[in-house]
Amino acid sequence: MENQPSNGRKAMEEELNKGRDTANQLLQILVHKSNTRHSDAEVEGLVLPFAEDLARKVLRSFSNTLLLLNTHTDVSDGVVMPVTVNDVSSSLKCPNLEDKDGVCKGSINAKRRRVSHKRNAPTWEKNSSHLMEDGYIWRKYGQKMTINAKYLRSYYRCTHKYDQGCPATKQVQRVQENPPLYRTTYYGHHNCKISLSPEIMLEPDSSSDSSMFLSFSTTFPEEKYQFSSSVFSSTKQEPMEVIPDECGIHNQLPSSDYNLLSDYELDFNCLRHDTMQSMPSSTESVQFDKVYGSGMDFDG
DNA sequence: AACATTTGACCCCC
DNA sequence: GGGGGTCAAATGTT
Repeated sequence: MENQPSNGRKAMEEELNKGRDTANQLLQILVHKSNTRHSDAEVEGLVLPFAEDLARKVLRSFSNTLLLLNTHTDVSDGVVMPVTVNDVSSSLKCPNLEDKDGVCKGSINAKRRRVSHKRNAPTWEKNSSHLMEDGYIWRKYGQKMTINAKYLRSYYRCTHKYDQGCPATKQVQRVQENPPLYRTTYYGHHNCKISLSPEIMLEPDSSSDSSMFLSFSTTFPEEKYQFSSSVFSSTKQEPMEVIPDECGIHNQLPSSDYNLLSDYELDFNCLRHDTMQSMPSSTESVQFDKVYGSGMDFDG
């Protein structure tokens, strides 16, 4: 029991190994490509799609691993409760939007009937020295000055809260001025299907039989995901905003989305755009100590 | 016109 | 009663 790898750990190891192998394949392709002379058309038509597919698989491994981390209360205790696509889709029917009276809080009938999230445990938390895209489309629904904070806290919900009942929310709190430090706290899990780029959602190939937890967009449409510094916009053309009092500075980000871009997404985008932008700073950290399992305990 | 953000007010829980 | 989270009308942007 003690030194025996838990199921969760094993699953993560498998994912990482898978990712490593796929990355090796990708490397071989790239090396081979550089050592041979192909026409541009050949490269475009054969190598790139394959390379892209491999890169996606690498990303998928990373995302699965991270999600495994996110969905286990304690990685070491062997409790494995992955949130599969089927699992989440089964709760799509306004799962967390209905209060005890059965009133969907997203409806107009639910005026002033609110359920606070503040007593729910955060799903996970991330600190970063900058505000970045995390691949999801968020909509800001409020901001507030809190007692123990020097800066405004911004509240975001998934843009598909009402059309798909996605319960995911996040709070962005600037915690430090110099150097700038932001804490993004995520609540709930996405059960929406189109928050990420629709093209590759829930790709079935996945090189594995296992449940696909999350599929990251690796095909950012240029018109939607433009490079801006080291970040991307995941929302409609929005003004580069400045959060009043909170981060009116360096974050040239759409206000709805100055969220945190997971490293793997950023890496891949750098790859895709063949533009080596600056990587996230080393001050970025993910805190998994606040992971509370996979339950959609939003309204519970 | 459609959609996103801002912001004051409301409401729940501690 | 106060703090925090959310709503929704007003406003801004494209």
